[in-house]
Amino acid sequence: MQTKKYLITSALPYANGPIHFGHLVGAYLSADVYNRHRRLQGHKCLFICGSDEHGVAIMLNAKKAGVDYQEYVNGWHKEHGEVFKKYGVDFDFFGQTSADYHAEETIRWFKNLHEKGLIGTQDSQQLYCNDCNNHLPDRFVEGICYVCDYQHARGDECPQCGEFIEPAKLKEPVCKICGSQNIKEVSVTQYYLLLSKFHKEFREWFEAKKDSWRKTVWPYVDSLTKEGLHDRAITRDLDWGIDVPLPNTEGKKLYVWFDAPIGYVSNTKKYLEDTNSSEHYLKDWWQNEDVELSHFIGKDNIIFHTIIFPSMSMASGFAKAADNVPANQFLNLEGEQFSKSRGHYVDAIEAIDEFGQDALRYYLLSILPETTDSSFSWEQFQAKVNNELANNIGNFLNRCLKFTQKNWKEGLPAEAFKGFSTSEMAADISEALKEINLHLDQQNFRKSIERVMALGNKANNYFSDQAPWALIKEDKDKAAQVLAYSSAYALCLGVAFRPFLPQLSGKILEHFEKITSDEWLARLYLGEVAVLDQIFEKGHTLENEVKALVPKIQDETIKAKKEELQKLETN
RNA sequence: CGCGGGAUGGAGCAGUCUGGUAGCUCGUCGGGCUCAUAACCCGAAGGUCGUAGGUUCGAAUCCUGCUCCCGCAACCA
Repeated sequence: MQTKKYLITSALPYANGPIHFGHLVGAYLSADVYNRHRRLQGHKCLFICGSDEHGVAIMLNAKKAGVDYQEYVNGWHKEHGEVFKKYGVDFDFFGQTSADYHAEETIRWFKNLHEKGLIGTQDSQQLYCNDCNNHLPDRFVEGICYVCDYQHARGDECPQCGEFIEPAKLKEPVCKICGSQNIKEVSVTQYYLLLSKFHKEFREWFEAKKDSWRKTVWPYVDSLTKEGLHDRAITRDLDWGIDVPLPNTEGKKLYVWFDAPIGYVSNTKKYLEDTNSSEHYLKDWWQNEDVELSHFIGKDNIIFHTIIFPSMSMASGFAKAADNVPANQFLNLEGEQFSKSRGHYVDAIEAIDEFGQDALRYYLLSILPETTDSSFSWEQFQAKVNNELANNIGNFLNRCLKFTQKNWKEGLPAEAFKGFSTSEMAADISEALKEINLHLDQQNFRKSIERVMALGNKANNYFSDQAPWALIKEDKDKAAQVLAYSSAYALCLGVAFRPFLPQLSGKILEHFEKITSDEWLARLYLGEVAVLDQIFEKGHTLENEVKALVPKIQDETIKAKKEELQKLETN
């Protein structure tokens, strides 16, 4: 198999609050599965992420918390890192955009684009609060809508009539930062990314993606960019962020969305340096046309990852533009949007400490909002984990392994495994593994995990049909064969689960650890069932104690979770 | 007429591109089994595919109108 390179990024989490299931499902779990999958196929991968640590929202909350900006973002960076670790999201590198190495890289991009004439200045009127001395971004101003007279129209959009608001025209504007009405309009000069000059090049690249991108992504971006690209302001008057690297720009910082995606690149550089790699972050990765680049994001980030960052990349020549942007839709909680402020959320750390990685990864992956919004529900979580993971997969492994251990303490003889690798059943497993590979290659995660579960179902059926508990009374050799075949099946399941549920997979493969090698497992993953002959050449003995692999979730536990959620909401 | 996505048995989804009398997981009901985590296996009932119309021998699938839900670029994924 030809070895390729894959550069995989997950949206940089904003260092301004807890990570919840919606984030995990949107940009992290699927990326992690894809990364594991490509590595298992033998490819070279880099899985890059980091905290996004600039922007007004962070400044406000840091002030509210009474800590300095750096301390504030460091806190969230640390917590987010822990969440990812617990969920098994295994980045190669998880950096920070407040770090020097990142500022350095961002400045290179800015200067390059500036020299090429793709960054220019433009004057605009902006609101300024005289009391808290802040330039007010649109969303930080509220007032009376000049179209429908709604009292609480935001500076960007009126929630009542849907009109896109020009903030300077709002009647009786109020500063949402300090509540003051002492607001004046000032003229400010900002630097703009002149995307309008880049329309032709952008469309040439974009139109080639029509058939390969998700239908929730391509048509949307198409409708936004058909007519032309909008120039975007990329500087702000703030005291937190990366300084604009030009003379006479005191007090101006680069806009958070300009520097954030560059974080993928700067973090790659930092990672390669830290690991003393001989590879160059641009030549070997970001500029390398043989590298497949995928940005895993939620749908809210589509514009930045499909329009602005690819344009910046192509225009600067520092990076290739994305090959795919498998944006997910949103995940709701019990049918409604997650909202920390309304108490409608679930603490991701508490949840995983209570239910474990396998259960949560399985459920979240199975409801991945690939084509449409989906919803996390505690009852469905319990049902899916118990019925599909515990009763189906977990129980098959348990009954098969326990029965073997009880009746063949000395191990299953080599003869019992004879013929399996050429059996119809093995052909079926091989086909399933190949299909799983294909779905994952195409980043269809739900389909792929469904295929794994179907495989588990078949294993259970085989075991029941053969009824070895009856067979053993009449023909122990025949029963040995059934158990040998079932064991081989169990091993294949362990392999199939590797990218999805690394913990469960590890627990299964542990029972075969003495007779398998990484190379054989890798070949098996690709559907080469012939290696089973080598693996079971000398039969198989279960040495470790067999324990239930997937614990079931009790009704009372779910009831408690639902009550907990309701309590949070009423508070 | 701002834009994109969605609406399929009790629940959650697939099928829509490439039209041919609807599929999966769960739930429900009936039966079987006992190796196993009161797990497993078999069978049945239940939908005409948001709505109104059109094209066609034939539409969930193509076309048109309408309704409802989600999201929409500088806080929240």
